[in-house]
Amino acid sequence: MSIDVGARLRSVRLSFGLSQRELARRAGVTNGLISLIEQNRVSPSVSSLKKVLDGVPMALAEFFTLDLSVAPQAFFGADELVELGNPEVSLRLVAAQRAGRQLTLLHQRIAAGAATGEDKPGQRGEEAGVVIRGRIELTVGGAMRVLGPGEAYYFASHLPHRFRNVGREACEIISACTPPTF
Amino acid sequence: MSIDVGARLRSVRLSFGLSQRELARRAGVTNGLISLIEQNRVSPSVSSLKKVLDGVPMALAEFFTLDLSVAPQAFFGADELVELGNPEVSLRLVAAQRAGRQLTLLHQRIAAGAATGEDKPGQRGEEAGVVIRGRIELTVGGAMRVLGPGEAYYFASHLPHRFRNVGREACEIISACTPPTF
DNA sequence: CCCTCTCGTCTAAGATCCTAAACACCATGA
DNA sequence: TCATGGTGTTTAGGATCTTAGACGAGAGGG
Repeated sequence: MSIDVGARLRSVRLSFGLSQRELARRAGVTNGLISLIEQNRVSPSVSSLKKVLDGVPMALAEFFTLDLSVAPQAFFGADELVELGNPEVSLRLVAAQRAGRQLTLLHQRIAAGAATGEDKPGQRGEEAGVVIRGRIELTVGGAMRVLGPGEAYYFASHLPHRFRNVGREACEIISACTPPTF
Repeated sequence: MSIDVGARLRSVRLSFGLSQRELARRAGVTNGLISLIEQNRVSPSVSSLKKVLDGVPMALAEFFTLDLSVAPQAFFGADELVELGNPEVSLRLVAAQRAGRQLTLLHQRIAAGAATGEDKPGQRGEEAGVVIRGRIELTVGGAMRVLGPGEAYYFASHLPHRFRNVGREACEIISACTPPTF
């Protein structure tokens, strides 16, 4: 075939965050058919492929136009994040190689006692994050607070800000900023 | 279905001037299948539709992108040609409204005694035509000749040229030029 | 007239698609 | 530990696609 309808369909389905059963329900077909198509075990009829794509929804022309080689990667394993920081303050970037990225998502790990330096000012974007492990002392403008797991922050990047791990264990944070600075 | 694969395929096949059997031979399928698909009696599998389109050839994406509602009109009644000239020198254009047209086909009618003015120079295309009725005196560069029914001409548009009807009846010519100037 | 060629259509039989249901696996939670 | 609910996969059988071949219609040519 060389078209690889299966890979295309799987790619489309995952990019919409659907399970085989959920897509099948929306499309009015069975989950087994989705599975068989994605494995290229069958070549679907145009009518059933159309039914499936209607569940997304996506037009047939768009489906066949998809360029899988440059299809945006939707999922990243832990080891696929790109390390930008140092052993003390680790910054691991999601979708680093993606062109035209609109935001930056980081998995940060700040060792006990470590701190980030004052960021250069002049950035106009915004920054936000959620602490997932440990505790972090965050200073934004004149305010300071210690955040623990489940707590979060959100501020304009131009404000002076500083992270400092005052606890005894490493602190992990998932943070996002826009526009992308990396 | 609302996609009408059958009409699309028939349209594509005819636009390539192929019979069902000829297309089937090129595609490696049977003529019966082409017939059934074109009648929408079956919805072909993607793999067999791809085989069929490979015989044209045309990509699946292009096939589904075809907009039948604006499908290029293939036939034009005499009253569907668009009049561009004047009563003395009538220029009736074929497929006037077609976007992206690559050439211009005209049905010209030049009244007895009438003549076309010297065309503006600087055109790089070519021009050709066949006289179907009456007689026309055509001057191209330094050469001149009178053409009657069945006779034809072909010259580069940048050469100075002039048509003059020296007979007593109107002269009709079918002419083409490229690139389109109208 | 027949003969031959090509056209698109139709039909029975074989190949493939599609469904319904079961399966194995992995989480989460009682 | 067992139950529950999620995932993707597999399989038998019915539905559909596809083929091979026959059919009828129309267009020349002898």
